[in-house]
Amino acid sequence: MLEMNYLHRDIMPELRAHRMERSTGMAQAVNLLSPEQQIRLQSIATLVDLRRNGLIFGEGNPADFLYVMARGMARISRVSLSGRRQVMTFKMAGDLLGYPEQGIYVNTGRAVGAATVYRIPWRKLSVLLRRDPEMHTSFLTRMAFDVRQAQKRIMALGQQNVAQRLSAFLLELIEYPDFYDQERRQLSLQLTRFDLADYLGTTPETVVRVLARLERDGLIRRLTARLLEVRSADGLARLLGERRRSN
Amino acid sequence: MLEMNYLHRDIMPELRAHRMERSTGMAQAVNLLSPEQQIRLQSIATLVDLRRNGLIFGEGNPADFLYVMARGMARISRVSLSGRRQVMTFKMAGDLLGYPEQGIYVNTGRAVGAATVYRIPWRKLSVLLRRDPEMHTSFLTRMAFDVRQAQKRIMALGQQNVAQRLSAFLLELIEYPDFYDQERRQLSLQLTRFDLADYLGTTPETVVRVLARLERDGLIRRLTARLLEVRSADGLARLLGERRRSN
DNA sequence: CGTGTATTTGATGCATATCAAATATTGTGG
DNA sequence: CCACAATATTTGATATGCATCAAATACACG
Repeated sequence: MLEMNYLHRDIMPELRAHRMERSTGMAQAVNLLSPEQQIRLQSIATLVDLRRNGLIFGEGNPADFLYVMARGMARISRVSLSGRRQVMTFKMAGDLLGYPEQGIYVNTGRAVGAATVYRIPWRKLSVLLRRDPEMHTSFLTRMAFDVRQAQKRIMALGQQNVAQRLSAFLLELIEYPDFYDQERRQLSLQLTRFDLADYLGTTPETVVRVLARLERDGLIRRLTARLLEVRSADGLARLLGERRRSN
Repeated sequence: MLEMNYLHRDIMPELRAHRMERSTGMAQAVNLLSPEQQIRLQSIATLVDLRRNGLIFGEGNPADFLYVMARGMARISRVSLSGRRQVMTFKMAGDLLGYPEQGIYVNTGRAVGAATVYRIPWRKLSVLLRRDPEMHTSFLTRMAFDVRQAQKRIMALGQQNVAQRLSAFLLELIEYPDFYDQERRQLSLQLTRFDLADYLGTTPETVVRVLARLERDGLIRRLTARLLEVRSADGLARLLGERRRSN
């Protein structure tokens, strides 16, 4: 029970039930560019193939290119003051990556497994944008989408325990047919435990232990370290409504 | 020591020293609109005065207006599945607030203390944007700024302990002359312990205990609950480089 | 000036970071 | 393609940080 605290916290108890978010959202990363726009973008782009862990762009380097994910998955990360890596997000096919801050990349982008990206020179892109207000708007929409994505991460990191964050992430991943075989209910994780830990704001050991717990509870099964069987998506979803701590 | 883990984590040891971020950034929320643009915005805006805790816009309601902070501070928050409030960010003079998602506000905005906002009808705004590509670009830039802001929160919530997060926040706040008297080194917090807790992803009790610890260590002094003396900004900054746990 | 609210302090136990070490897996050079 | 070295994953032990429950005190506002 949350007693009287809602007064200070913008929570109207009668409304709380309606606040259920319908989806975890990553899969909504619909491609916001029209086919025609995509073709125009591709006409000024270079295709780049990447191996596992291949560098797409590096924190601190001049941001001469914008990238569009063509195939595979990319990891966007940043290193903190204390020297630890935080994974901001993972980018999938259709996503934009490599936003500059004052001409410099603020994050590092790497391919998680083998991947392909479109590399687009900013010089050419800005010409294109100036001529095409519709594309311009698409980019604004895209940016807005990224803000919402980031806000979801803030919610998760601010309120959920590791099991909840991991469950939510698994639920997002199974929306991608590229990684999830709906038939066999098998989720192919390209990610290492380190990737997961750095994304979820925890340690690899804790990720392992949480996976072990989810397996004990019959929600998943670890076929190999990088291949999971999702036995109960509902069970994973149920976790999300629970409180951070049992007590 | 971080031993060999950097291989998996995009950390080049020789580079780590250069990765020091120079600032916590909130103060960089420069007004990205030119004076002329501001005037044009104001011509279609209504001034709205708000009392402490006054509602600016509410999660789930139709997003008919965009707002610009004129005076004071606003709290942008969202309620999670589990019924807890997360404060996404605080908005200061010049900041935009009230982005819609498919025509609906996804967050709640409230005045922290007394405040004033410009209320701008989307209908009029979109006409203006269509006619003014430069303004359009300003909004894109603004959006990009918000993404970076959010990413900083992700870094903080993912890696820092509560003392570090609180210290970082205090360091941001003292960049605002509105709230910080540089002479007397006095920071006037309009925020309650609940606000702080929900922003930092912790509980009011823990906020209190952390403040007590910072005071014991001579970094701050609590003159009243909402008035702090910042005795050593350097000391607060030093905290940020430490590890999450002492061990 | 009193009542509701906010802040503070205390006690307790859970979640998880950290250190250590064993085992499994992967990538690479021959 | 194999063997071996490097790396990743898993498990265990331990202690710290913090959420939670409880209650006392301080504060603010009508």
